[in-house]
Order: sequence, then structure tokens, then C-alpha cells
Amino acid sequence: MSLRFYDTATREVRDFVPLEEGKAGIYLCGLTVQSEPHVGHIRSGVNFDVLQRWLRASNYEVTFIRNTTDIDDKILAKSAEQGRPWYNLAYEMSGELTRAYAALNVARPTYEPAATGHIPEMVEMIASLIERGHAYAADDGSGDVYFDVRSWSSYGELSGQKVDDMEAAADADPRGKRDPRDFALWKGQKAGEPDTAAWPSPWGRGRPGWHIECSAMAGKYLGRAFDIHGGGLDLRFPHHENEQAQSHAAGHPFASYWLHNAWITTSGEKMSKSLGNSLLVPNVLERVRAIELRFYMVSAHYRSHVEFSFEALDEAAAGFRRIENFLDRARAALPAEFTVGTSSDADPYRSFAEAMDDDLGTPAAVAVIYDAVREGNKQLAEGQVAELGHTYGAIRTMLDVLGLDPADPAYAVGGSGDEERLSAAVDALVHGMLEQRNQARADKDYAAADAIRDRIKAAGIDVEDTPSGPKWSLRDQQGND
RNA sequence: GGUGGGUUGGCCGAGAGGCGAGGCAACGGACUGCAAAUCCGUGUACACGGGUUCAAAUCCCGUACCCACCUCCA
Repeated sequence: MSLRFYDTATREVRDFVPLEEGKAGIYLCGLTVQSEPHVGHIRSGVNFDVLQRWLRASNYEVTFIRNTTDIDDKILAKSAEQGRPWYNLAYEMSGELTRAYAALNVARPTYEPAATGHIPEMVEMIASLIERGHAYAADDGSGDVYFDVRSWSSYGELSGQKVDDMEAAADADPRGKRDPRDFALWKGQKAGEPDTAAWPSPWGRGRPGWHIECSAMAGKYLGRAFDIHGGGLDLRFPHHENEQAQSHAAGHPFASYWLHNAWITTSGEKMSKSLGNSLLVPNVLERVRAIELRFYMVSAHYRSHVEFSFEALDEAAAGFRRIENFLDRARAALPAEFTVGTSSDADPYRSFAEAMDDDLGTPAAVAVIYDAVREGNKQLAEGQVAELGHTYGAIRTMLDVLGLDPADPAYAVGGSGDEERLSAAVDALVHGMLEQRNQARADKDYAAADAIRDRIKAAGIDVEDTPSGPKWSLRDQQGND
């Protein structure tokens, strides 16, 4: 079976046919950098990183554009509240977001354009829309420019709505709009708004509306027609509807496929940006490792709602450690010169590929990995080294596609050598104690042997006896509620 | 009012007409000095009520509850 995706626009699973064979252009709506990212925010980053990785693994040449919105009403309002320049807030939050993505091994996109860097492209596009009769400058002197929804008959096609059935926004300020559903392409500078947040335009100084940036930047970096447009489910309307309407109206074919990820909710409710700190990425990472958080997200299908809970997160982390544990033991059993080859058409990778091809079926893909782990554990126990090498290589490869290879440098701890030196020191001490314990065991003095193990354990280190001798590891953090 | 999605075992979470995805937890067994790890085994799950069918968690009709979006939310 070939690669296929659920396309929000057509509401069905469609075979993926790229515009240009062997290439894929993806535009992902990134975040508005107005606050610290919580786990819900980064889901789309993780989900579309998996998409991007799978396309690359399937030999596509991928161009991946993920924007950041660095100027909008909320940024202006929040920065004013905090008494600092809007650009300082946006800059800082952008850094936070980058750190969160990096921690979770979300690969850097081909380019990460920011709205404020593309004002001329937007102005150009707005002018073209006016020229084509699909936009107009308000005649109330506000300097606003609106998209004329009534002039575009297929408006509403992406989200399956009819203009007449739409509820006019109760809170929307109609200002110079001809129809309450018209949306802003350009917003004239209002009194009290900082001069730094206003750019020159044919309609006076102002700033761009939200939707136009994505149309302009996608067009610039991916072309007027491109393959995949992604984002969170809530963006379907109005953001993506508007993007599509204005792009089509400007004569751009725009996206061939629309992919939307579902929510991470808490107690059944959407994670609101005003929620407490406990779900901010850095705080969650105090409880589980980044790779475990990523595994938790990847284990669910991108189109499924995830009800976030720390219990489920801990459970996922425990499950992932089972995979890691196998990798550790398998690596130790394989010859030192063993390297991970590109295992291809054979199982388990083939089953994994089938799952991934089916609209990124990561849950089924993870199940394939677990099956392989069980198989590998058997091979390990029976000393089938060649088979074990195959299984081990396949698992590493599959995990890498999901961005979950524990050996990935992205997950390496600490940059300073301190941690490594500390680890070496502990290793020497524990080894000494384990030697004493081994002597006691050889003497069948189990009371003494267990006493030594208990002492090591009290220091937070677990000891396991394996056929190749005792092995120690730092005990996993215990979850606390 | 309009549009869309959901309800699966103790828990998480797939599947989409016939064969019990997978994980976590639990229980039994093997292995072990004891553990740990690992392997083997153990479950008659699909919100409710009807219907279609040889066969329904899956299709149809209805009901209940939950959620999202309806103009600047991932």
C-alpha cells in the first residue's frame, strides 16, 4: 500500500501524490510567541516532525517550513501588561519554544520565517487581492483592509460551512466591514499602539492581519502550489479557511493536502493558555525525560484527542524503558564493531512502514516495535547473535523515524563534562561494592550480599544480575502526585 | 442555530463487517540463592435501544452524555 493521509479538506484518506515526484513541501502553522509553551502547544511540532521524518525515511526530499507569528493583538496586549516592548516578549518566548522543541528532538525546519520579516510580501499579496476585487480598504479612515468574503463563492469549503449559516461573531467590531464575516488583511495603527508595531503600506501605517502571513510565506518558500499544510485542529476555521480563500482568490493553487492534529486536553477541557504552570514543557520535563514525553505523544494517533494525565505519562515512560532496556542489553551482547545498517524490506520494518504509510499510524507502528522487542529478547536469551543484530538494527531505525532513538545526540544529557566524570566516579565506586557482593555470593553468604545491594539501593541505584555479571543503573524517578 | 469529532477491558490506547493491535497494572508458571530483568500463559472490552446481515465494536435509525470550531487558540 502506498502512502496516504487523511485530508481535512475532502474528509477522506487520500493517496499522497506530490506535485513533484520525490519531493514534498510542507507548511506548518507554528505558534504565536506570546507565552511559554505547554505540552499541548508542542504536539503539532512533534506530530509534524514525525511526518517530516517519515517522508525523509521514504526517500522524499522534504522542504519543511514552520512559521512563528511574532506580532498580533495578544502579543501587544501582554507586553503592555508586562511593561516591556512587544518584540522583547516575542523574542523571549520564541527562545523558550525553540528550547522545548530541541529538548523533544523536533528537528529544525528548513526555515522558520517570522511574520514581521515578511511585511512587503504581505503588502504585495493584499494589493493583488484588492486589484482582483476580493479585498477592499475600509472607507472609515481606519486604514484597515478586509477580505471580501461575499466575493469568493467557495468561501467555507475547507471547513464545510456555508457563509449564511455562520454565526456572526458577537464580539467582533464591525468597523468598516461590508460583511461581519469579512476578515482583516491589514490593520491600521490605532491610537496607543507602539510605532514599532506599525509598518508602512499603501493604506497607511499598520500591521498585518493574522492569516495573510501564512499565505505570503508559504507562497514565498514553497511556491504558489505546495503539498501539505498542517496545524492544530482549531486552525481549520477561521485561520486555514481564510488562508485558503485569500490564496485561491489571489490565483494560487495553494495546499494539496490539509492535515490537522487533535488536542491534548486536561480533564476533558482544552488546554487553555491561561492554565497553571504544571503543564509547561520545562515543568513536565522535571518529572519525565524528554524522550519519554515524546513517546507519550507519539504513541497516540495524531488525529486522536489525548486526555493528558501524569498517570498515563508515567505509564508511557515505563513502557518506553522496556524498549530502552532491551536496546542496552542487546547492544552489550552484540560485537563491538556492530553498526546499525539500513534494514529495509524485511519485517519488522516492513510492518512498521505499512503502519506509517496509513496516515501515520504511529500507534500500530509502536505495537510493531514492542513485538520486535519481545522477539529480540528471545533472541538475546537464546544467543542468536545474527538475528539479534537484525532486530536491534530494525528497532533503532524505527525509533529514529519516530524521533525516539535513545542514542540520538539530541537526548544526550548535559553539555559539560561534569556529568560524565560524575558517572565515571560512581561507576568505580559501585563496581568496587559489586565485587565485594560477588565475593559474598560466591561464598554463599547471601545475607552479606543482600546487605551490600541494599546499601547501593539506598543510594538510589538499582542492581540487576545478568548473565554477563551485575549491572547498575540510576533508579527511575518516582512519580509523585 | 450551523459544522465536525468522540464514548472500547482495572487503566492508557489502536482497529472499522468474520480472526481478541499493543502497552501499563494484576494473577499463574519458567528462570534466579532471593530479587530484578526476560519469556510463556491468563480477559468472553467496545455508551444505550432498535434494525440490516449467515456474521456488527465496525453498517443503518434513534437516544444519552462529552468535546471542538463558527473571524486573530496548537
